[in-house]
Amino acid sequence: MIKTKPAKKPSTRFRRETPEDRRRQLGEAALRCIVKHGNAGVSVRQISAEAGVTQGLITHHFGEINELVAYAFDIMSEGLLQAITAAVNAAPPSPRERLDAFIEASFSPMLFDRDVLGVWVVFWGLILHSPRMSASQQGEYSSYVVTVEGLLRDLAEAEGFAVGNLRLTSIAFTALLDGLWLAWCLNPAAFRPEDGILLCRNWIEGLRRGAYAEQVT
Amino acid sequence: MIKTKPAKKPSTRFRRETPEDRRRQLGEAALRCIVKHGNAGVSVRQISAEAGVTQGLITHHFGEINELVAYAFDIMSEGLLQAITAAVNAAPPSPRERLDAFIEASFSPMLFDRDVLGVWVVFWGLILHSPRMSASQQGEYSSYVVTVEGLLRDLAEAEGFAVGNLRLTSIAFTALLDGLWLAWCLNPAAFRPEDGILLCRNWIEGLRRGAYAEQVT
DNA sequence: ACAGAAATTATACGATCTTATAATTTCTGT
DNA sequence: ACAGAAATTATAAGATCGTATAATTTCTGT
Repeated sequence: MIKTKPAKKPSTRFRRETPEDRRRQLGEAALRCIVKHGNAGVSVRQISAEAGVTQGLITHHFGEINELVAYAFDIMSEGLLQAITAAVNAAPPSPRERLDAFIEASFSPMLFDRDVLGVWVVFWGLILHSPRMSASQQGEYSSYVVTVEGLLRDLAEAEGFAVGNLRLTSIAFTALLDGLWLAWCLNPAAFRPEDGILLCRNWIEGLRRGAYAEQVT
Repeated sequence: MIKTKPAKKPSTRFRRETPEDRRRQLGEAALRCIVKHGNAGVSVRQISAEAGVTQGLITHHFGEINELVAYAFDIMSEGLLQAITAAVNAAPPSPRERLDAFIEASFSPMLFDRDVLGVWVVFWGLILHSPRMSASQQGEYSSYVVTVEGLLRDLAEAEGFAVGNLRLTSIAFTALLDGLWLAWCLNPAAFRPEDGILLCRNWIEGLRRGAYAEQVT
């Protein structure tokens, strides 16, 4: 018998991983499945196939699939916020330039991406019907808004303009970013990412001119 | 034999409806299912049960379920845009008051509602993966932005301030509205609907102060 | 009154889903 | 070297899914 294919026969049938590593592998496989198939990608069979393991492994490490999805959400949130803060910290230390780095990072292909929105839309759908997911979301949103608050506060102090309610104003700026992201992903022909940057700078200009100075609360 | 229950025995086993009526009934049943169960509600069995008919009717009237969902999307979009324009037209004719009516309608319980967002999130997920749904979405978004353009143009003319690119500016205002809607539905404790109205008025104030006057494109 | 068109039901098939259980394999510690 | 703990596979059971097909019912037109 001739070995036509010198196939690399694995000496072992599967590799044993630490729970921590395996959980992360499964979480990332889940994200890839969601990118490819949207809500339909949230499935024990598809995710385990994507990760190259059998279905039982998901049950073993996460109990039920919802826990895996929630874990994937945490991975994703953490990664994005980290990417943004890295971009901000890589910028020159002036408030002006840090905020600008924040805006440009938000519209960079890494974040301003249909696939990324696709994942978030699936998460939003789950958040609206799952207290477990909702709890994670509240935490992530809160820290995101706090980040924006810091950037806007520093700019206001450096340039000497007034902001009535910093928290509400930060929520508005965050909403503008998310809304533009959503609109562009659903209607890529409506405007270009650089137009989005421009519109954010216009918003900041409104802030400079005192449009947000009077806020009773 | 005694009739303990004088049950109303229907003389007919089912009622025959015009295709148009039945399609609408099925579309509205689909929306109720999506409100209740999110993505999981998009199912031939659940929707037909909600509508009180058998599964075959959906196949008969829509062919495949995706067509039903797309139809439900059209119903929903049309209804919301119509509700908003009705509110605008009911307001006094001054540009100031018409725009204000638009904003207040956007934050009224009819639109600023978790259930409504839940339906949209499901649609967004489908839009991102279905050309058929995407086409409907592009049309709806476009007419929505055109509506905003009209309101902002009238205000700019009445008050005499400059807007560099009316279309981009309208996209930004639309994004702000959608972003606040999304943020509040996912984090109802973060702010109140009236705060959202306030933030929109601040945005308009920035517009008045010329923050959007200089837009190269 | 009644024939025929179309709406609706009834039923079935194959695919995919989640989860549970038991058997197997890997790897670590001694 | 080897025993045992834990990771992983293997397998199966029961729901639910979408859609196709044929039979039945309703209602309209003449």
